[in-house]
Amino acid sequence: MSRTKIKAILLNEQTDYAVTIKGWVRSFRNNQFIAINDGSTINNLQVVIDFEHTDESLLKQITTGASLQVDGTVVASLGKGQRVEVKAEKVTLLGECNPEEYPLQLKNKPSLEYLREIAHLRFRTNTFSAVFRLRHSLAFAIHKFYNEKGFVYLHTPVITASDAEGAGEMFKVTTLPFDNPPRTEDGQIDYKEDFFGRATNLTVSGQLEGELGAMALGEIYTFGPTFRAENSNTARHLAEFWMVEPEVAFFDLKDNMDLAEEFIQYVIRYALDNNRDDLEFLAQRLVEEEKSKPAAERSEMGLIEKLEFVLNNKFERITYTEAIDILLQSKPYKKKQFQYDIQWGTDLQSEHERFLVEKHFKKPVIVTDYPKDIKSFYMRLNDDGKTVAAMDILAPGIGEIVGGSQREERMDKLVQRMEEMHIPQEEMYWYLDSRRFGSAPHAGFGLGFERMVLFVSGMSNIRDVIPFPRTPKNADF
RNA sequence: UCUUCCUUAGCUCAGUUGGUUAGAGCAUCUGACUGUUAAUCAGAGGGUCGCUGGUUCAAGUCCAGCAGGGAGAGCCA
Repeated sequence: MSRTKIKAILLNEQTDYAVTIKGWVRSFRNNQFIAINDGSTINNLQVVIDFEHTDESLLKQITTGASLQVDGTVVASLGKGQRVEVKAEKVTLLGECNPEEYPLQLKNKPSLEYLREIAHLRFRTNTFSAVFRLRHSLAFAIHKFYNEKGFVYLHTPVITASDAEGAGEMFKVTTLPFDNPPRTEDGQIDYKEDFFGRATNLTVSGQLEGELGAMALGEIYTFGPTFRAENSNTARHLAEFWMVEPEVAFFDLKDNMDLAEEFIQYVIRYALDNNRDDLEFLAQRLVEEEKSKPAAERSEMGLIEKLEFVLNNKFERITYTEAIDILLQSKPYKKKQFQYDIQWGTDLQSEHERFLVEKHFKKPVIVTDYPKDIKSFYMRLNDDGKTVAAMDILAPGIGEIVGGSQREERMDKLVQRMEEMHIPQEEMYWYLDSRRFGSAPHAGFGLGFERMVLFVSGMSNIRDVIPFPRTPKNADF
């Protein structure tokens, strides 16, 4: 008989039918009740065995973590706590799990930090199985959203020779020997001898290539791994992360904001509609976690309430200049509670963003039109000559979740900015060609996928929403 | 990279002003029980107190350095 998934059994209204299930033991109680989980849902299925007619050596091997096949009948449960259970006719051990050596004893309430050290096994916990089912749904919803809108999913390169965006330190890609690389006459490493005949790196963004696609396909998005070699040790940075980057021809900044807002709301709606059990579990986990925090730091809303609030309220939209004004008139500023000064022309600090998002507006905030000197060369210069058509979306508890802009489509203005910011134009001829030949207004943004998963899952460390996190001094598994 | 806190049993944590043989809960093992829900009950084993050095009659406890981790910051998504 083919395998039936536990999710299907729990959803099925009927009883008294034969099934074969396969899964892993979560708990074995009273020598006769096996809580078994197969990953199809966060909920376990109770299997009841007749221990008096079961081989004693098999009983001893039904331990937490062991893998089993159970052939039996789905019946209405005789006990309380579950609607149905499986009365086992035959239990087959597929893989034993020695309890003296198994590092994941669930009854020990292992900490997230400990589970991170055994990341190869942490999928077997409720928390991480919920997070990764949710992560899948969010990824799927992203493709669904853009597909429904007619966007083309464009695969931009992972290996790139360009570091022109200046988005951060890059990982070098080379096949040259470290101990004795070929040298040029003046002693520099001779990258002409390297695999690609030039210095190459892992990508920090697919945006520039994405723009080229948008200038013919109209609307594209990328969704792929991105690498930053920054020595960032925070709960919201990874050296390897996934980024979603839509790029749309003929869009201006407002169109861009509308797209980003609709996109985020769509994806959250999809998760609420399709991952209810997982979200309810994660919401409960968050409640437990917050009990250990001082009352002042606890969030006012539960996880699901927070997500529904984001769906039911428009994001606040303010310009950078308005943000500065709000901050200058804020209580913490007047009471000198901010560590950093507030001044038009400098970037908003974390404490300022948090005030705007978590205290002042209490919802996601889109900040637009930043001073040109604190933003990238490709952002479109506004008519005031001082600001650019940039937009950042700030989410409560996460900070910047989206960064984007309308791109500078005017050749002369773009070249001028590149000169001011010392961007080498010869290497970027292909990018400039998009402005030289049939240039068009366009806009796009980048969304940090793991930050999105953080926001929706209510987890607090980005290392807990990616299967195998890569961070400074950590590339295990 | 900076600031700050932490590191004691497999896990989560106590350990007083430095003072006999370093404790608890859970897990594990042995046994009992058998409609349990993190099953329960009884018993047992389990420690180089992160590492290195120093102060002291005496260091888990005090000091220094190093390593790892958490929180916050910078950089950003």
